[in-house]
Amino acid sequence: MSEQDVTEVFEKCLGCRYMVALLQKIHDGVRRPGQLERAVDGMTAKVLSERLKRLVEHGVVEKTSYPEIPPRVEYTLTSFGQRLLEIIDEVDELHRRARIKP
Amino acid sequence: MSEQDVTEVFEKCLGCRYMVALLQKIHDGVRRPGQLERAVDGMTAKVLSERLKRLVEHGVVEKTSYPEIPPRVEYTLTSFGQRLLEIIDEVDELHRRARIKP
DNA sequence: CGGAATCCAAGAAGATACTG
DNA sequence: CAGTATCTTCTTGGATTCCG
Repeated sequence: MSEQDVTEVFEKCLGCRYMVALLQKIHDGVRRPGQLERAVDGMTAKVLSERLKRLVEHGVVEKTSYPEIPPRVEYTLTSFGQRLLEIIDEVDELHRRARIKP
Repeated sequence: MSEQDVTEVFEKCLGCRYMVALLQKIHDGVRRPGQLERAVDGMTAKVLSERLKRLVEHGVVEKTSYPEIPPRVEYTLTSFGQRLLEIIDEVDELHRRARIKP
């Protein structure tokens, strides 16, 4: 893992394209890169692996490699990642309310 | 205000450079553009006004103009913005813990 | 002072090809 | 299947200038 302050988390792990959708899919149980690529609309394999790598570096997701042929890899949320997802939902809720009853 | 889903909030109001620092300064009571420009290290006036405009559009901050000479303007957090700040602090806390005791 | 417009440099993302 | 590397394109941010 890495880093100093929250800013990093928002800028690198939440604020870039596809990230929220990607995290939601992982949270929903989609664990393998191939599936994630198909699950997140518009995201290419290249961008996906950049995102996953970054999420691992920041301690948001965890990677497990199975030494098989063909290779199999799975990504799951860490406990920090899970809390992050709860917070995303919370912001979603707040934002929704703010739009309706401002 | 505007927008569809949370993704927008993270991408446009939290995930870009200076945003978290800017919001924290506003939360700390720095309300005028000139002061904010000086308070947030490295941020230029141009970027500042882009950010403020965006925050207003997304209902995170509120703008008040006083018709004086010279003109005076103030920005404050909306209730949604205040909740957002609390959430930023929460993520800060979580992230800090995750680094120490993973 | 606050803010918009312009121009330019730096970074993010799309498309493809290639390795283990 | 997963992941890296390269190349091109688009978006973001930095520096400067002008207007109300």
